[in-house]
Amino acid sequence: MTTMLDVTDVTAGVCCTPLVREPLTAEEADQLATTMKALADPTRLRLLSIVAASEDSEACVCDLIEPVGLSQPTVSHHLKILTAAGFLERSKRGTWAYFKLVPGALDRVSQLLVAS
Amino acid sequence: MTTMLDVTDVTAGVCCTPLVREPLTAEEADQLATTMKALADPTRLRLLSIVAASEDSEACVCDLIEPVGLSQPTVSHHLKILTAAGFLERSKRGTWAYFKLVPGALDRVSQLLVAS
DNA sequence: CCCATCTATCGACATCTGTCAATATCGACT
DNA sequence: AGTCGATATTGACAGATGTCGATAGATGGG
Repeated sequence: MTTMLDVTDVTAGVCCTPLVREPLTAEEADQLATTMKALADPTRLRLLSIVAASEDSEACVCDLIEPVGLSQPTVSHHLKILTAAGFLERSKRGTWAYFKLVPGALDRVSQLLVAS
Repeated sequence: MTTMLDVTDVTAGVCCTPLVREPLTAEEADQLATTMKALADPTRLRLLSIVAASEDSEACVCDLIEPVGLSQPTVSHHLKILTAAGFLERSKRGTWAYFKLVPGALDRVSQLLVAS
């Protein structure tokens, strides 16, 4: 099993047999599972939703710590996982780190799950 | 954190603020994360895809063991998780247990992730 | 009734994961 | 250079997870 951090970016896009079309190979399943794991944590889902609801779909780390109520290192950790998975992109402005939704990343995952 | 088995069925449908519309509450995030966890394992994804690709979207446990290459108890364990999460439904015919896709379950999750 | 077969549960174990405190790093401003 | 504030990394630890072997339960056939 792959560990949480060596994630293949969802935008790589290779992993894209729609789940219900035909049996996934072990490799496709590993890849998709790693992407899904990034979404399978309540804190990360909240972070994503907060970022998404923010001005310009972007938020500073300092604005994310209080809403989720966890320590700064923990928040930083989750943001790293979401970034590695291709759901967020990081940009630094001054001392601050801003995280922004990667357009289409969630939609791409969404499409893999759909039946049609 | 909730454990893997006391899953609120995805068909319960309460948990349904689209992820990017507004910040999820802690409860909504927990619920959605639990659902996503069921999908965040390569074996379970393969099981779903195999069932989906089978005749009538249904397969017997005995037909699932060999394709995924794991022990029978392990396969049984994963099927239980997928069933508890509302993605599969179980029916017993004779000695055999058949698992079938719950129509719309994956689509419902898919919609939660979509941007629009 | 006993047996063979299919499936589920239990117990154990290695590994992964989420969390924090402590610390390092980086950037801006005196 | 020195300091301060924001963020990332490290190390440690409790708890969750995936896996298996052994075993229990159920079902149908002699």
